Amino acid sequence: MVTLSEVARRARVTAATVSNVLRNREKVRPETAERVLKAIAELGYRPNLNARALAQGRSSTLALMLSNIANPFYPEFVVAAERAARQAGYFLMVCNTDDDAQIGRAYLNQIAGTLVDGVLVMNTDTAMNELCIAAMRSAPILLAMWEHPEKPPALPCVAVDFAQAGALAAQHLLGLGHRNIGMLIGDGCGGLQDARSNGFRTALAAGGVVRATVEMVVRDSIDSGYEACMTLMATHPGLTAIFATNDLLAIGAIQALVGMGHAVPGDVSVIGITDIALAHQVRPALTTVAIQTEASAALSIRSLIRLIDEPLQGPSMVIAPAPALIMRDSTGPRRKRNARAAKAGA
Amino acid sequence: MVTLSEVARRARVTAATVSNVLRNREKVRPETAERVLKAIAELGYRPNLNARALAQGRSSTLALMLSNIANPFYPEFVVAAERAARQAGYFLMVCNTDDDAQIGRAYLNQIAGTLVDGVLVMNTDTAMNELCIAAMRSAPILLAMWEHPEKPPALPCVAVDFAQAGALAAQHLLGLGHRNIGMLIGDGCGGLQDARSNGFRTALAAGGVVRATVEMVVRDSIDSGYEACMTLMATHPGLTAIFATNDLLAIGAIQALVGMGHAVPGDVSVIGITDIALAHQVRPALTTVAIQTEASAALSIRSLIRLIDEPLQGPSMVIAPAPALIMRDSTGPRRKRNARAAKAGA
DNA sequence: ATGAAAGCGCTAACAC
DNA sequence: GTGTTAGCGCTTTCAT
Repeated sequence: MVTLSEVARRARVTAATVSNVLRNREKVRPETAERVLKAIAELGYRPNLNARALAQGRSSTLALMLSNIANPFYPEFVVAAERAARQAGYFLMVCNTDDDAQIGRAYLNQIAGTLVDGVLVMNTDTAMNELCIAAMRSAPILLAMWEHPEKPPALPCVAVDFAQAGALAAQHLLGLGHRNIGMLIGDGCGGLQDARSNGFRTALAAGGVVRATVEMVVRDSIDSGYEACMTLMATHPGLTAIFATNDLLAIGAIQALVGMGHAVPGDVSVIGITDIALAHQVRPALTTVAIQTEASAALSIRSLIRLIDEPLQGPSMVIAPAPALIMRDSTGPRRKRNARAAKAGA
Repeated sequence: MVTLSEVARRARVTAATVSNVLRNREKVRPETAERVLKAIAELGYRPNLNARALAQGRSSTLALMLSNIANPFYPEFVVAAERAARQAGYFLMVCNTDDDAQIGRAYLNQIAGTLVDGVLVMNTDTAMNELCIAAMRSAPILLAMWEHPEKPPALPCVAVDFAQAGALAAQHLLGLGHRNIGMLIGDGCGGLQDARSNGFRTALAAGGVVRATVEMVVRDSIDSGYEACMTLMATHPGLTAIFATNDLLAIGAIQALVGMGHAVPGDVSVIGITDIALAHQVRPALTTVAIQTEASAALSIRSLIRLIDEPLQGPSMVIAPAPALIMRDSTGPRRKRNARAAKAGA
């Protein structure tokens, strides 16, 4: 490995000068700089980032902790986060906890403040939250995609107004005439997605529908959305619409409905939340409430970096861009014959 | 930040002893060790991984470079790779190059040998290949998911027998009686997926079918699979089966077929390669050739670590577990009426 | 079994 | 402008 001092020797300067050339190009005479640059090129020198990190006390690396990158939502977030990090001069280390708190804990203990300058954490449950608070001593931690803007956590966070997302979904369904609605509530990876379902319920009530016909809590996946929807339709055949707290569930629901011979949206409408890429790739394309994943990821990274640059005690919350309804092909007006069926089923 | 020497002072020993406690627990007297452990706990000491990396000359971190983690295949690979790395005592840093050679280059230059002890690279095109070879000077590089076992690259690699995968797909379709077959060939993220298509063609010929009725090269995504399949069916209405070099294309093809009113597999069979999670989640569930992603990822990580432990000059190739046909619901026997249509279309 | 000391490769004051 | 000098926090001989 070629070191700074080897470069220095060859350029007939001292290590400090080489270091200066590498950063504040101001304080070194052009000719000298050129000599140094030449030596660097000839030797194929590349700075040792570990040494630099040690000397500077900062590694220019960020960590992103998430529960399971196999969930299609995360990769989309990761892409945007990595891009934002890179543009700000940081590396991004993605830590997959495999839904295992022990692993999350191990990562946090090991890397916070030593390998990385800050950590972005997604989907914290209460246990994870404690760990994060403890880890704050070592390095800035920021919660991304916080689901409860109305109750800020004890840590800095970027919140998404999921209640609003739920409300938009409800208003859309109500506007289409649906009154007999089933809900699929995901358990996320850090607790129930209840901000979304609460927002939905509230808007439903505001629209004159006392409550959803039926609610079901399920694991966050296409498969469980499928299973759950089968159950829902078996027990409540009159449903004319299904709201799922996330797109995976909604996609599973569509498949179940189609599989059972129901037309979507002819017989039953389906709406989700998130707008993952898959949402526009399935047929019928999924109507959903987009939560601006990319913007949120970039905002989270920027906020974390700000936190690193100017440490700030205590919590602070920034709200991500508002959710927006994306109308596609899985929702449509309630049909007459379903109206009757709905009565029967309710 | 609590340092080693603070711990040492409190435990009334020297830094070396603390360090010894932290690794070779052998050479330190139990009572001393206990005192040290106590001090560590009381102070909440956590080793600075950068300092350790600098002193040891190794960071216990691996990098995984991939072109675009938004492609659903990668997250599945990443999960397995991260798990294998963690179990071997390594961190995994996922580097998303965003399909941009410049970014790949920058990553390689910056991290190889300084931040990470080794790099796993996926989907190298020739340009990337050159970069990797150059980077080998700094740290071991290993190509994962190499598509051409018959021509080993100039770097160590873990190869997957994709030709065999293509052959399995061909044999399956032939066995079902299909003779009028369309091919969708993905352009991957580092060149055509031609090992797969060649394997398919060869097996087709061996089965007495001179060649596929029609071939199309397309970008690697559900959307382009959809578009391409529309075109294919418009120009060759007699096709009774479609082979896609990867599952995304196959899934898009199914959607197109269903959208056009063809039954799958009743009228047209569809088969892919890879067996991503989505393959069993779509309807009809996709018949595909599984390439043992998890095993391959774990094998790649282990091989890379071996390369780090005992550096080895020159290329070396290890073959991942063989592909296997996964029969699901998107393929079925050729139907009579299609046989006629096939004649017409051929 | 423990301590002393050197050094990993780089940065950052401060002199000159 | 450039050199000198100290570290950053840890590991690792080598003495003791």
